Amino acid sequence: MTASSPRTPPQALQQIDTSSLESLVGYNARRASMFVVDIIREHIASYDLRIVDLSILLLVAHNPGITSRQLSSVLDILPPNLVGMLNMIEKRGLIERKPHPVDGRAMGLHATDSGSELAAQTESEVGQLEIEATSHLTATERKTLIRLLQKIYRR
Amino acid sequence: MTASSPRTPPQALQQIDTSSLESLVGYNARRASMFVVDIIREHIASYDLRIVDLSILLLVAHNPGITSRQLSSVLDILPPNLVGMLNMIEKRGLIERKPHPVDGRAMGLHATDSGSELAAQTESEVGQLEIEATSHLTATERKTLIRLLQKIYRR
DNA sequence: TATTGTTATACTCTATAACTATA
DNA sequence: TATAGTTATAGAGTATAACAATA
Repeated sequence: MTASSPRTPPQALQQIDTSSLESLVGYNARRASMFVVDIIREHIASYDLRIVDLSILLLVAHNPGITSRQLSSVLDILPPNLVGMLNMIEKRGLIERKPHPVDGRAMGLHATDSGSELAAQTESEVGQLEIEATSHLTATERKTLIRLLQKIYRR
Repeated sequence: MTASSPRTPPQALQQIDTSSLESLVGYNARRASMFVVDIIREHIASYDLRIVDLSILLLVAHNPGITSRQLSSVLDILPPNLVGMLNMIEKRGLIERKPHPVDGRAMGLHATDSGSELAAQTESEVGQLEIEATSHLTATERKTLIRLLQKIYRR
């Protein structure tokens, strides 16, 4: 329903009652995720990476040999839509496809040295950005928040 | 990066290390919002409403006379993309555009009786669905969660 | 017979430019 | 000169169908 940052121009808007939305977990979680993710999106754009690219890069770096099918499942991206992304990331020399050791249909994905380096750097920077973006929270609150969020979607 | 429910088919996937994503507030907030919102999306599809349509309907019902520009700002939807949505909702007889009392350029949006009725019903049902979708949380935890999320995005 | 990866393609969502009527 | 609402259109993201190769 919504999107990124530099969108709606300023205006004098009087009080709008948004309580019917703000009482919902789904709405608040979405707003909060957008707030944080937009900051990260803007930062990693300097590496010519999108959120989805970074997610793929991190998962491949931490899971050498992961298959396209597994990425598809974890990130909830349809296999056909993953192909172009992987091609691009491979063409940039960040990952490479190697034959899967036991399954002849599958390809194992591996980060290159360059890809591992970029993954480590961005992971660190993103972690720092997250702390700053959630600076209104104490470390304890941040841990509590993540725990409660995971109680919702982890089954 | 992701989307709705009936997406990726099942598979036997061994252990994937997702800790680099699961330590991030943005990632967890996104996953949790998707978990809850997808349930709501599926339910309100029976009223032929999308999440964005319901958001508009609720805001109009609770803010008689709200302008398109204000909706655009609150929901972070670009004005051109709002036009078609409002046309559709108006065509269904749920809202109507009336001349703005003081600003000749603007139109005030008002829920019809039918629209108010649908807003009240869906708001109630969505509230119940949210409770069920977050049933792993106590009422206190749910309140805490919303408070922490709002500390992030409210400025 | 089912699954992995892929191509082609349709569909939906989001963004930009430009116009009008009014402030 | 700026803003509200609108049109037209471009671009990005997400979806389905179908195929070859392998399990």
